[in-house]
Amino acid sequence: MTYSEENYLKIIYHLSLNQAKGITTNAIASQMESKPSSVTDMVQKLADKGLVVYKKYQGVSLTDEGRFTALMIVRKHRLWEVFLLEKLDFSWDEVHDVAEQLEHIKSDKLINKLEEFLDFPTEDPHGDPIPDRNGKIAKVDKKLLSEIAAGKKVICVGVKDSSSAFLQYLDKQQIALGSTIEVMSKEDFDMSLTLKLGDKQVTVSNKIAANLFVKTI
Amino acid sequence: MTYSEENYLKIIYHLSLNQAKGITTNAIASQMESKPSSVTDMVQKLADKGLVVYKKYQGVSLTDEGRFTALMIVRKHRLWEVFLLEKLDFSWDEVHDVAEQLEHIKSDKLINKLEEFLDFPTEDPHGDPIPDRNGKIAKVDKKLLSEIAAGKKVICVGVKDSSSAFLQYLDKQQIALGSTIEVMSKEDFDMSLTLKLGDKQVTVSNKIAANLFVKTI
DNA sequence: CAAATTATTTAGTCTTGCCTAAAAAAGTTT
DNA sequence: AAACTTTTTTAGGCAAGACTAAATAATTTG
Ligand SMILES: [Mn+2]
Ligand SMILES: [Mn+2]
Ligand SMILES: [Mn+2]
Ligand SMILES: [Mn+2]
Repeated sequence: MTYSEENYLKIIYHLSLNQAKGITTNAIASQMESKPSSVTDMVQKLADKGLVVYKKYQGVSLTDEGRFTALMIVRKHRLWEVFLLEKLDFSWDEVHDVAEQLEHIKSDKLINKLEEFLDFPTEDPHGDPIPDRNGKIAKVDKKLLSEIAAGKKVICVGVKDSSSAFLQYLDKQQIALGSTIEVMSKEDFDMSLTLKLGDKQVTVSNKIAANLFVKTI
Repeated sequence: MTYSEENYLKIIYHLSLNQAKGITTNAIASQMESKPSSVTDMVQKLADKGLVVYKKYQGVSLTDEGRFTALMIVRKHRLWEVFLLEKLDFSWDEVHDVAEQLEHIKSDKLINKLEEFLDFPTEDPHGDPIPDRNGKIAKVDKKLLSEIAAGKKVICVGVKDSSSAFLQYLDKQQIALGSTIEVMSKEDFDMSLTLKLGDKQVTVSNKIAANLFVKTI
C-alpha cells in the first residue's frame, strides 16, 4: 500500500459516513485536492486490488477489506493525535497535520504499543472515536449545534471541521470538549445563535454552529 | 525533500565518517541496495540542489547544507529509537526498522518536543550519539573490540552493525552497552577472542569482535 | 423529449525514481 | 605503454501518480 492509496481509502471512508453508496469521483477529487481524472485512475487501481467496488459512472464504495484498511489508518491517525496532545503538549489545532504523516507508518507493534502507552483512549482530541485493533469503532450519538432548538442545554462532544482556524476560534470563545452550552435564542434572519457558556453569553454564526457536535443532556 | 533524497543523504553521511572525500557511486549503490546508474541520477539531482559536491568519476561529498540535512535525519532516527525503546518497550534489535520510517516525518516542533519528552538523551540504544537541533554531534572515542590487545579490560559502548541477528546474538551472550569485557586471549589462526564477561568466559569470532565498539577503561 | 449543462472517463504528457545495456573513463597488468 | 579489467556514466525505458484537453455519458432544463 502506498502513501497515496492510503489517503484515497481514508477519504472514501470519511465520505461514506455521510453518503452510503456511490461516492463520486468529483467528491473524492475535491477532498484530495486533485482532479477527477486522477481519481478515476486511482480508483481503478483500488478496484483491481479488491479494496473498492467501482463501476464506471456509478462512483465507488469500500469493500470489507477496503473498509478495514481505512479504519486502521484512521486508528493510527487518531492515536497519534492523542499522543501529540497528551505527551508532547501540542494543542488540538496543531495535531492534525503531523498525524496526517504519522498515520502512514507501518508497524502493528508500534501502534498497539502506542495505544497501550496512551492507556487505551477511546476518543481523539476532536471527539472522534478511535477504532480498536479489530476495526471496531464506537458509533457516537451526536448532533450539530445548529440543529438544537432554543432553550435546550447541551454538551460539546466534537468538531466537524478540525482546521486550525476553527479550533483556535473555539479556544478564543473558551469552548472545549465537555463544555456545557445553553442555546438562549436563534435569530431567524441568519440562523445565528446566542449561547450561554458558563456565566457569559456569546453569539455565533450558523456556520460555527454547523461545525460543532453536541449531545443533549 | 523526498523520502528517497533523504535516504541518499543519510547514507552519504554515514559513508563520509569512514572515508573523508569522494564517496563512490558503487559504495552508495550497495548501501541503497540499488544500481550505480540510479545513484548517478540521484547524485546529480542532489548536486543541482546544492546538497552534495559531485564531479564525474570523482565521487561525491556533502556540502555544509547537505551535511546539516543529513544530521537532522540522523537526529530524528536516533530520537525515535530511544522513544521506541524507553516508552514503548521495544528491544534494541526492533527499533531500527521502524525508526527508518519515522525519521522522514517532517515537523520541527515534533522532534524538539520529543527530545524534551525523552529528557534530552545523548545516545541512541546502539550507543550512537544524537545530534542536537543545531546539528552538533558528540565525537565518541571508541575502538573495535577486534583491535584490543589480550589482557586489556574494556567497556562495551556501541555496535557497528545494528542488525537484528547481531543484536540478538549479543543479548544471548549477555553483552549490553556498559558491559565490562576482559580480553583473555586472541587466537592467531582465526583471530577469534576469548572474553571474560562477569564470571563467565566466552569465545567470539573476529567478525563479532569487529562489530562491537568498546572504550578502554 | 431534445438541447444544454454537468460529471466522468479516456488519451496523451510529465516527473520521479528506478532499471538494463552499452559506452566511456579509470585503474591494473604484463 | 598497450591490453585487459573494473568502475562509472550515458542512453533508453518502465511504472506510479499526477496533470490538461478532448470525448462521452448522465443529468437537467425548456
Ligand atoms: Mn495522510
Ligand atoms: Mn482528529
Ligand atoms: Mn529511511
Ligand atoms: Mn541506532
